[in-house]
Parts: sequence; C-alpha cells; structure tokens
Amino acid sequence: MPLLAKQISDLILSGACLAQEAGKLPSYQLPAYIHLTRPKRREWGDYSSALPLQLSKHMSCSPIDIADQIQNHLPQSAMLGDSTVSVPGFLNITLSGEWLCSQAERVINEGPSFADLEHHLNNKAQVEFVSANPTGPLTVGHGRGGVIGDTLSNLLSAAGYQVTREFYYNNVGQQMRRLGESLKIRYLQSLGGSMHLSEEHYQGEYLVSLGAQLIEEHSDGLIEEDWDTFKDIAEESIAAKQHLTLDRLNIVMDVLFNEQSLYEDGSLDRVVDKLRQKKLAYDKDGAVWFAITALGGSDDRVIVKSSGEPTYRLPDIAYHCNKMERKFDLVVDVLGADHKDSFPDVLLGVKAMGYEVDKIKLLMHQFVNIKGERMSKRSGNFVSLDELVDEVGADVVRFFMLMRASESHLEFDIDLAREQSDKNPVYYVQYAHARICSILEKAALAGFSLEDVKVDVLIHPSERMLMRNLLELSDTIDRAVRELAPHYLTTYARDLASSFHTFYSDCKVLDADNLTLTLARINLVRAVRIGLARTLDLLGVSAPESM
RNA sequence: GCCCUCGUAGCUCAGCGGAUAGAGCACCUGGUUGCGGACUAGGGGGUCGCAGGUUCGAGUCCUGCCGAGGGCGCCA
Repeated sequence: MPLLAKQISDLILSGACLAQEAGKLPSYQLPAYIHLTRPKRREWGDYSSALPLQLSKHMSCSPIDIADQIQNHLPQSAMLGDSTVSVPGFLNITLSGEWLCSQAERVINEGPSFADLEHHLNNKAQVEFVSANPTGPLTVGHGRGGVIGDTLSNLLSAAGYQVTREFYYNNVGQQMRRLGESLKIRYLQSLGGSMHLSEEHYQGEYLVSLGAQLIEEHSDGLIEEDWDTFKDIAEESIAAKQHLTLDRLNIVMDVLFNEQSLYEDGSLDRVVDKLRQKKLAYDKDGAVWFAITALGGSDDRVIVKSSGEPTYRLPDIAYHCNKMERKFDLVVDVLGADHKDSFPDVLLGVKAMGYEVDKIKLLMHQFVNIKGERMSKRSGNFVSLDELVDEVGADVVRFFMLMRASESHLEFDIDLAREQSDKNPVYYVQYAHARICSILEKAALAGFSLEDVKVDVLIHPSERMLMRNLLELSDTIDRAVRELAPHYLTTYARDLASSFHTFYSDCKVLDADNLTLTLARINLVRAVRIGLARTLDLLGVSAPESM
C-alpha cells in the first residue's frame, strides 16, 4: 500500500493544484512532496501541513487564504474525513474513521507483509556489520553493531531490497601474530612453562582455557609448532564462538569475507597498480603511500609498509572495490565510532579506482557503557556479549540496543535490566501481543463467525488511534530505511503497544451483548496482532503468545 | 592542536525546520463484583550546554565557545 503520508501529501498538492487551475491561487511551482507533521492536539487532526506558510511569500498571499483555498479544492477521497485551517496557516487533515477501520480487513488479507514497500523491489543491498577480528570474544559494542546491522537488514528487506549480510574480518597482520604468540604462551604455561605475556599480547581468559584444551587434545605435541600454527587454531576457535554468540541474538551472516582472500586473488596488487598509474600512489621511505591530499583528504597515508606488508587501508579499499564489483545498489558499513575515521579514506580510494561511491553509506554507532565502565578487549577484563545475553536474554539485548539513536552513547545498566526486568519496554510490547493472543483464543473458543463484519461501528477514539498507528508501520519502515535509523522501530513498537493497551482499557472486545461490535473489534485486534508481530519480527525479538 | 559524535525533566533518553518540547524510570493521586493489573487515567518536575546568526518560524540549520566520548600509527 502507498505510504499514508504520501497519500495525504498527494491530496494536499492536488488541492493546491486545483486551486491554481481555478485561478484562486497564483501560479507557482509546487513541490513534489510536502512534509507533514503529526499535531499534538487532537483538534488539529491526524496530519498537519505548513505548506501555506511556506508558499505565502512566493505567492504574495496570506497563509490563511492559501490554506482556505487548498482546503476548498481538496479532491474527494475515501480516506479524507475532515480538514480544518488553523492560525497562523496550517492545513489540518483528519482521516476518515470509517476508512481507517476498513483497513483492518486489508491488513488481515495481506498478512505480515502488509506494511512492506515496493520502492526497491529490484535492488540489491549489502550490509557489512560486526566485522570483528578473530582475536577474542565479541564485546557488547559488537553486539550493538550486530543488532543495528541485522535490524537494518530486516528493514531493507521489507523495503524490497535483496539483502546480503556480511561480516569482514582481518585474519592477517601483526595482531594475528600476537594472537598466535599469546596462545602458544598460554599453552606452554599450562605445561608448566614460565613464559609471560607482554603488554602487546591478548590477556583474555579465553586463551587460557583454549591452551588447556590443546593439552587435552595434543598433550605436549605442539611444543615445536610456531606461532602460525597457534594462530590458525585460535582463529578457528574464536571465529566459531563469535558466530555462536551471534546465533543467540538471531543474527546469521550470509557472507563471511576475510582479508586473506584479497591477498590471494591479487586484489591488493591491482589496487596498488592502478593507484600508481593514476599517480595517486608513490614510494617514500621504503613504503608505498596513498596520495590522499591530492584527492582533497587531510594526510597521505601508507598503504604498503616498508616491510612489504599492506596496512589495513589497502585491503579495506580492495574490499570495497569488491563490493562495487558485485553491483549492489546500496552498500552500508555499520561501524563503531572507533573505526569510522577510516571511512572517508576508503571512499577516496574506491573513487580513485573508478567506482561510484554514492551508493556506499556509513551507519556509525557510538559505544555501549556497562555501569559506566568502558570495555576493552586487550585488558581482558570486560563484559562479553555472551555474558550480557546470559544476564538479560536475547530479546532484551536486541530491544535495548535499538532504543537509542545509533550516534548516541548507550548506557546499558545491566543490574537494572536484570533486577527490574518487569519494567522493561520490551515486556511492555510483548505483553500487548500476549494479551491479544489471549483475547483471540477466547474468541476462537466462542466460535464467532467473521464472515460479515461491519466496521462502521468502530467509532471510539481509541479504536481509530489504534488503527492509525497500525497503518503507520509502512511510514516507519520507509523513514528508517531512508535515514538508516533502525531505532525508529522500537519507538514505533512502544507507540503501537501503548495504543493497544489504551484501547484495551477503553473498549471491551468480547461483549456478549453486542455481537456486531464484538466482531468488528475482533478483526481490529487480529490486524493489530499482525502489525505487532511483524514489528517484533523486524526487531528480531520474539512475539510470545503467553508470558 | 586538528577532525567526528553527543549535550533536552532528578536519572536514562525520544523528538521528520512548524503550533503550548515528550516517553520510561523515580515521586504523588485515582481506576478491574469486567477479555491477562507485566495494564491504565492524571499530577508535580524544563533558561532544550552558552552566545550570536539564517528564517514568517530553530531543540532541530550555520558560526564561535564550554563540557563528555571517540579518532588523529609503516595498529585494525
């Protein structure tokens, strides 16, 4: 179905256009789309437009006159209930209550996809997220990126995109060497050796237990192996555990892309060669530099060290070129605040390689604080994502991670989430769903026939508000996709649940004395259940039938 | 020092250039001889960090300053 806001916008623009044709308004190029606001006061209707205020200067008319003329020329429409003009020049639209409630039938017929969009039906999107290196367990910060990326992917799918969820990891370079060394030292320590980790090494307990595990499996048979062998063992073990953690959060990747493959297929050399051809790469101090300043960037950067090893920038550029080769219409990098600074350099590199970089978007997210303490992987003293899921459960983690705008810091009070879990917003939403299920179960037992339902009996303000909120799911998906802002979904979920709870206390659904009203309300509730379940599904949160 | 993000109620935070700035928690007062009280109705509580600017209109856009976090490596 077309977006609610778009339909209203079209109505108002038609009215303005018709007024112009009738000579009641001066000719002036109208915008293709007008922004609507949701007024705070009920007498201002469901939607307001400030178009008359914006046109006033260009048309040399008073805003009120313009609003009056548009109102007089609004075309007939089933969805249009009432319109008013208010000072200083707003045009207010009230949706038809009967039309609103008639939409319940449509939602029921269309099912969970009722709010899906068709804007991007033949488009391909790729979302890269988490992208943790295989050097330790996932942190709560990775969890935030994971939930943001996965939910955004769900939203893109709902908007019509064919989505690829992708996880990129660096499995070459210095840090992997340190990982291998760290594990070897832990292994030797378990055998009674007196070697110690340096500050550069990974201190986490997970390598201690992995070292001990190696002794069970190989006894002292690995003593002669070098760090590279231990690196392979650690990488495989840690990566597997990371994906088990993601599984617990309902996050499953489509593609695991590793840095090593870019070395093996010659991608890195191709980037360097091409940059050299374009005079955008040069040699200095034994290293190869990327001439970022020549492209308008701040500083030139090394892409191949004097040791012959690439820095992370080169594979990052090659990887994004690879994404471009795969012909995605939209590429989203979900990055933590600590990694986002490299993004402009990568774009410059990809652009220099001859690709259109407009398709590549950044979704940056700030860190997560647990009880005010920042977590660090190297320190070995952190709350892992697994521990967080252990404490509060996957549903709460997913919902909480999306309650804040990505660019805001997120304070996750683990004690509060655990102790006062009754008051968690996620339960509020889930409770609404469970309540609905309970009602529908009773209705099913009563054996109502839903053949011939009259919707014009749904006249209570709580009923129309509930229906309006339900229909706004499409608009919410649209906006979340346009702005890459998956957190709009949690706000929407709370609003819809709140509308339902209000409706529930105002309107008794199963009323033995009024069959017509009962049937209409059952249908309304069935539609709301579909919308609520769909919203939770997009969030990756379960929709329990009882709790 | 330079760059990025944030600064809104006691706390945690929403807020799509529009009207009298909202929610949850906390505090206070009401509501089921009723479909799930994990609910609901209401109340108190605000110099939207500060100062300028753009605009008919700024919490929202621009500039400067202050504060918090992050980044500024031949680490990723």
